[in-house]
Amino acid sequence: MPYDPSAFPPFAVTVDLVVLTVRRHALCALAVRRGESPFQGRWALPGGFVRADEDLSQAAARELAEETGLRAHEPDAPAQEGGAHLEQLATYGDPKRDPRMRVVSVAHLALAPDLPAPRAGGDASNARWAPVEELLTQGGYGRDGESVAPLAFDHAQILSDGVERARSKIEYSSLATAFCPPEFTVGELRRVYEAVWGVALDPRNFHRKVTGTPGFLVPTGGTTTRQGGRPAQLFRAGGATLLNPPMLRPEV
Amino acid sequence: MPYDPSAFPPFAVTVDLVVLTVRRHALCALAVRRGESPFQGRWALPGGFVRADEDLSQAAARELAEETGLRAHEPDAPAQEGGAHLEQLATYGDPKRDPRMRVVSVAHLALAPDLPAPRAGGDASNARWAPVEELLTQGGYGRDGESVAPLAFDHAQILSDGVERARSKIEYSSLATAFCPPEFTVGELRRVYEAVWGVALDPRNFHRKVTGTPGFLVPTGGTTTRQGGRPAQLFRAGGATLLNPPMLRPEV
DNA sequence: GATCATAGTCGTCTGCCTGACGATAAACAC
DNA sequence: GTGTTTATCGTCAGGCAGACGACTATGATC
Repeated sequence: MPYDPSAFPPFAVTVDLVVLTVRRHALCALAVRRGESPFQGRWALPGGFVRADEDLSQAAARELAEETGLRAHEPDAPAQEGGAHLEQLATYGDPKRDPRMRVVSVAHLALAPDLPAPRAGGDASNARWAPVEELLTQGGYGRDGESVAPLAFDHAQILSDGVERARSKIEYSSLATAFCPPEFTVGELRRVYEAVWGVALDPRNFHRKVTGTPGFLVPTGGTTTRQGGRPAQLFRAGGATLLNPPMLRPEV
Repeated sequence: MPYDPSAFPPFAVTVDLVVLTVRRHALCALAVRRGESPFQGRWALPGGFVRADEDLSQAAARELAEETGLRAHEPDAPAQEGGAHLEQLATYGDPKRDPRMRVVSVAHLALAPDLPAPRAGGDASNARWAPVEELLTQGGYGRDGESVAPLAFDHAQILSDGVERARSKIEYSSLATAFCPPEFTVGELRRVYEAVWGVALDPRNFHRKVTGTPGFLVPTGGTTTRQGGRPAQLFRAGGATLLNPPMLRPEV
């Protein structure tokens, strides 16, 4: 393999982002509307070129900040206030994935708490949170009657991979707290699991599991009734990032 | 994000391979000696440029075949005869990871049964199977007195990530069978786990676990005494790719 | 203010799985 | 044959998860 600088084909390298959040009890992803050809007018994942002096994770963090205003955390740290979890997902490099030129995209996965509103360079109409189920359903119409064409490029595949990563990773890590505000209740955390997995969990067994795992949750002392009902204890994410034994995803 | 073809910096894209196998009860990786600067004479992971018309997985499979003669399997299929498991690992793109130019490397992980001998374009002296522990130990000397400089580039990091992926993935998948020949005994499979994890497992509990998991192992009817002792049943890998509940890695 | 609906929290019980480990079986080396 | 090695079956206790009962503390409704 001679390393002749004139002997390698040039590639464009981009980062694409799967930004997930939980809104109204549904797992949602950030989508932006393409302003130009190809796939003009279609929804796509946010992303952009990696700059010449930039690491891949830096580029992903920059794109995330541009699209959402969120700051990214280190991959292994538990979610802290106001930031999002960010990790590399996978790389997509089919020669035909972009009809114009050879583009290799390093997809990243970001998990964020529910945010007020998306922003795409200040233009709100070109960015939205959409339920992943809707984005992954080819054709048809969304809740608000908007036509739902398949995502541009291979972004449906990327989104699907990102969702699957999130679904499996909350089993054995404390990553689900990345979807929660800095302080949250056990019930709110349970609703995150329910939204991401699309199943109903037993509140009593879930409570026993998460409060019984050392280092997972630390009580802040406060309580809240923002979900109605009896006041619930508030917790922050503890230092533990790995859940052992894992939280079991119910069978289908 | 305007897609102006003149507005993106050009990258070189390579694939690097973490090829793992189990030899003499130790987890080993394939290393090749670099013939040119930088890092001339140092050991590195096999790899090479992605060609202009080639998918990433195709490039990885091609490099794997060139270095080992192994054919790659589909990522989700269980290991069949004579081939290796191949999956994408992660992508490394630090601007300074190659001192000459901007190179983004899409690392892949390959798991192979024990092979007769490595071949690097027919030149055996420039390729070897080395225990991963040895390759990841900076400085010092290997078993045969050979000096062990750290791997070239960021390949120590890549190898470390690949080993960790393999260690965790055999917990919840049938991937360990990729290290075995087409037909193998329970004891041989157990020795794979022991080598990859670096721990001793109870033969009786291991036997109960793997034979009790439906679809994991299917008996071929034959037996062998190639490990000495009482004849052992021969198995092939069953259709199940996921182990549920997982095989638990003992605490340290 | 009594009643109801909603959530949260604590327990109990049963079954499954794992780790620890005893016992037996079937080959080979001497 | 005796000893060694490896394979395989069984037993038992502890831990954890699923199913579910019971009680608590709020706000909403009449």
